[in-house]
Amino acid sequence: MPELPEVESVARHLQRILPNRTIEQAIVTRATLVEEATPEAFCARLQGVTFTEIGRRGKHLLLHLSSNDTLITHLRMTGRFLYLDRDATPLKHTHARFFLDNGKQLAFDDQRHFGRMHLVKSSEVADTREIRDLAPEPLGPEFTFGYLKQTLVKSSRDMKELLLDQTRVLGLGNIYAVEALFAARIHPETPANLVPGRKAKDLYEAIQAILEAAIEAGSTIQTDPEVIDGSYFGNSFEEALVVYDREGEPCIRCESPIARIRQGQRSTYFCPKCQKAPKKKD
DNA sequence: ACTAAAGCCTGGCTGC
DNA sequence: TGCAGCCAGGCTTTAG
Repeated sequence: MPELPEVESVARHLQRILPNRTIEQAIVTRATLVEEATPEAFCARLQGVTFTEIGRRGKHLLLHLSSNDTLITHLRMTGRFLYLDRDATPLKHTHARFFLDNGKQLAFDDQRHFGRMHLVKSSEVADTREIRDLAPEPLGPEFTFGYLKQTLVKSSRDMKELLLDQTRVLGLGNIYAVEALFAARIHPETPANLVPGRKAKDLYEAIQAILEAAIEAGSTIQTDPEVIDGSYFGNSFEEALVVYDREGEPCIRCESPIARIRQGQRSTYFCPKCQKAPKKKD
């Protein structure tokens, strides 16, 4: 389930192999992958085009092309790129293949069909629906403590839900949102505008530290060169997570059992002792 | 302008 | 052993 660090890892990997590679032929075998365009029009627009640079905005990959188009790709839950020999057989859930001019193919594989590709003019990327409303990059200069504090003050939503809103705080998914709240000792159901300034500061620092550590881990741990999904190959990434998916296990700080609740339609993990409940509502 | 919730998807797991 | 049903969750859409 790629969050910002995993997408960054994928972007860096693609940046090493794609620039100056030309697409000789593109094939899309699942129409919903490319949304508004027909697969035929989409593939025709990619034919003979060369990759220039690979970027990222939030969890979106930006594959810039010599045609002054940009292929915006979101991996969602299970999307991944595969870098295979030209004649490799497509896997069960491979929905697009780009045959390159070096005897290789870049395949897009997505078990759960949530991933999306959107081909737009590069000059219009910032105005697209998926990019337009995103919050500042969490590791960039615009994501200041002042920005986060103002964002919290303006919302009455539960902290956990606010952290998942990409238009407010960018880059966190369910895993890192839960980890950041644990690090800052904030109960996930605390209304955002009731988080005290000192804890907001802790959260601000935790968000950046967690994302930076995850990106660092992704850049040093060995990956499968054929599978570009941001996950780690031969290593257990889960070991770095201290609360996520650890219901019933002892808190690393106080040894109280980690609790699990539902927020939205997804699981939230936290320590009921370290992360004090907000002043009651209902 | 804001928040809440359903829906999209497949496969792994649980419990009967 | 088989199978129904739950669960995973990023994001869009719809409703309030």
